[in-house]
Amino acid sequence: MPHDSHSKPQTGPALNAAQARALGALQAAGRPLTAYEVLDALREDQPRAAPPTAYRALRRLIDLGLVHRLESLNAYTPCVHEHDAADAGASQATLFAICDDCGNVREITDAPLARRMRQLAEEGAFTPASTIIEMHGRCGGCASEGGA
Amino acid sequence: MPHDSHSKPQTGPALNAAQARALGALQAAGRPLTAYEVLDALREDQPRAAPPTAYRALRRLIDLGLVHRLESLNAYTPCVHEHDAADAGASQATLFAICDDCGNVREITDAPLARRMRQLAEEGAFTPASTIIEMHGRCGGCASEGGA
DNA sequence: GAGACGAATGTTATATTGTAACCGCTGAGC
DNA sequence: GCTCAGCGGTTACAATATAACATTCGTCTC
Repeated sequence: MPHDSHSKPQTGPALNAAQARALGALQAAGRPLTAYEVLDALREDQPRAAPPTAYRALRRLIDLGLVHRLESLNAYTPCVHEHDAADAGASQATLFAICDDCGNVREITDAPLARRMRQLAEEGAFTPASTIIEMHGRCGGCASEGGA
Repeated sequence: MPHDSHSKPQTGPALNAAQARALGALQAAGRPLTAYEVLDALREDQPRAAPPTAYRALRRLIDLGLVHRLESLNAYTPCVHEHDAADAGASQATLFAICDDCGNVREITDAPLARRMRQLAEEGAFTPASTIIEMHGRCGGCASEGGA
């Protein structure tokens, strides 16, 4: 069974088997996954899959705006907002709040923040293509639990 | 020669030979250096130096607030502002504008940006410990040169 | 339908980045 | 002098990522 072309038409752009599997794994995990964790998920379908298969699927998902890469973790997380990847630099500024205790990641988009970033870029004659904002710290849940 | 305590008294805290050499290499480079490029610089003094020597020196310099790590490049750049590392999460928000054409990096600190980040964290009951803001794109110089 | 061609994917191998764990020196305190 | 703690050196390896080549598949042409 090489591939079935009628599997997931509703998502929008067609994803191949590896891409769909990778996205599913990321959505199911509830936490960021490394490329090699995604690879492990792909191997449930294709036991011989190798790293480039995972990296190519992830790149495609990122290009489609369905997944983000967290640079400070070398990990990947599904995007909870719908937006075009083409917007990444200009109008979007997505902030990730990463709890170093529980690993939870919150994705936040904020217009005033994006506006200020654009303004700073403009003042510096800089044309942004993509922006990374990652905050590490402690989420509310972990702060109230482990007071120490 | 374990360490000479009279090498650079004006910088503040004492740096050992490897740390001073690493910082010098970063300042001289004019662009971010990878850990292994810093290691090459260290080897001019200590030809047998191994990766942990470079990583330890870099970590120390980061802890002292003298160097930043650029997560999106896996590279390191000297800090042009004087500030305590302890501030990193709370009052400081340092933005790096990275030109993908020429590799130049500009370090920008901006109070309104930092304020908005703090506010967003607070609204989400999140306690930030450190924040990464990296903008990729094209600097003014490169935009005016290579119009294409 | 056979063959040529290009795009996508599979596969192998290796490059790059980073760290665990142990060793040995040096210097402080006794 | 002896012990011990801490730092830095060293070895070995783990984790992350990509280059380069082989194969497959679909499509176009004739």
